[in-house]
Amino acid sequence: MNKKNKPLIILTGPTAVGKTALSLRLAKAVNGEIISADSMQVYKQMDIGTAKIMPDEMQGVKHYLVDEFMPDEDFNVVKFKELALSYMEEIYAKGKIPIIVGGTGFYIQAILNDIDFTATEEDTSYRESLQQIADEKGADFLYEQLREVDEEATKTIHKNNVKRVIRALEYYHQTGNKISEHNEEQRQKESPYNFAYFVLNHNRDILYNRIEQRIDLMMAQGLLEEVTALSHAGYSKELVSMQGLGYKEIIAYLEGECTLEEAIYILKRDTRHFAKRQLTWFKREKEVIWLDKSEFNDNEDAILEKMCDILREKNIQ
RNA sequence: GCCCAGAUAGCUCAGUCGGUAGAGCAGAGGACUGAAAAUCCUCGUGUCGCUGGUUCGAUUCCGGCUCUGGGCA
Repeated sequence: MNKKNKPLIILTGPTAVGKTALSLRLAKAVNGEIISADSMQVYKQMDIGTAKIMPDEMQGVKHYLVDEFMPDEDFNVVKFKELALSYMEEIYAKGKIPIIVGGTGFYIQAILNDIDFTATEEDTSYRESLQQIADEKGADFLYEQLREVDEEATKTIHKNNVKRVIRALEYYHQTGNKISEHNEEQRQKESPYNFAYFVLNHNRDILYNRIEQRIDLMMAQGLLEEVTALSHAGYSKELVSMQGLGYKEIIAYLEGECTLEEAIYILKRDTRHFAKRQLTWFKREKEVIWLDKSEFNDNEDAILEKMCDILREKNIQ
């Protein structure tokens, strides 16, 4: 089936900007269903720290990829893409429009540009052996190994970015091809969808305020208890899920590495940094439609109206 | 009231044996194609509290003042 004319709506933006509230209204307005593009809300038992939407808040709008995995299960872009695509098929089959909502830019990109992740088994032992080399002989040593097999990659990956260096080496190890060439190919891709990519934003200082308020609210709602329970359930800090904002900081406190006050300070700071990184990502994406809440005087009705106008223009609705 | 210690970047502080100054944090910008809420890179001029003095030259030395800690009454 040709995807060319398949409609796809994306609603993203930095953390705490208000994506969830707007997404419900949008879904009802266009008869859509929501696929979450959020690397942390997929995990069960992590509700408060991820600001997850709960079933009683969904107002009858169907949500996918929220609350689907246990905190010790592996989840990553590849799984995200696979599952999201199949959920999209379900939604199209109902004659509805899929709306991708969430702040994980990488996940959105994987769907939007149909990024190819060559199906190879995840070889954690190879990764670990490379990590060990980095630990023992230094990042420079590993970097030189990459230079030998893929010099081009060395120009875009910084030597200190060990995770990237490892993935590049792993890619070569598994496929015999250069990741630099693969990435270049993927970069040329055009989206197969008839899409609208909305990025909700707000003034920086207001956004930062909202972040701090949200974290205070999380604490009031019992984030400490949530993380304590996860910790007692045996979910350790090495898990990808436990490296989420709100989890790693509270775990540090629980392990006596800092006071609760310091943990909250660090959490707020790191969440601000995260929001900034998200914005950097969206700025680089092409064909993005920015919706600055301050330009609409925070009026959601007006924002929604604007979005619907754009969707009609693009023949998506 | 007296004694002591401070006063330097938004914050915490270093430093200049006298030639107008630099770290961490905050903040800003960027990268990212199988960990992405992860990971990584780049960016530091500010009446050196105010005011006199010494000096070719003071943020640095000396005096006074103001303020902030702490102590003694």
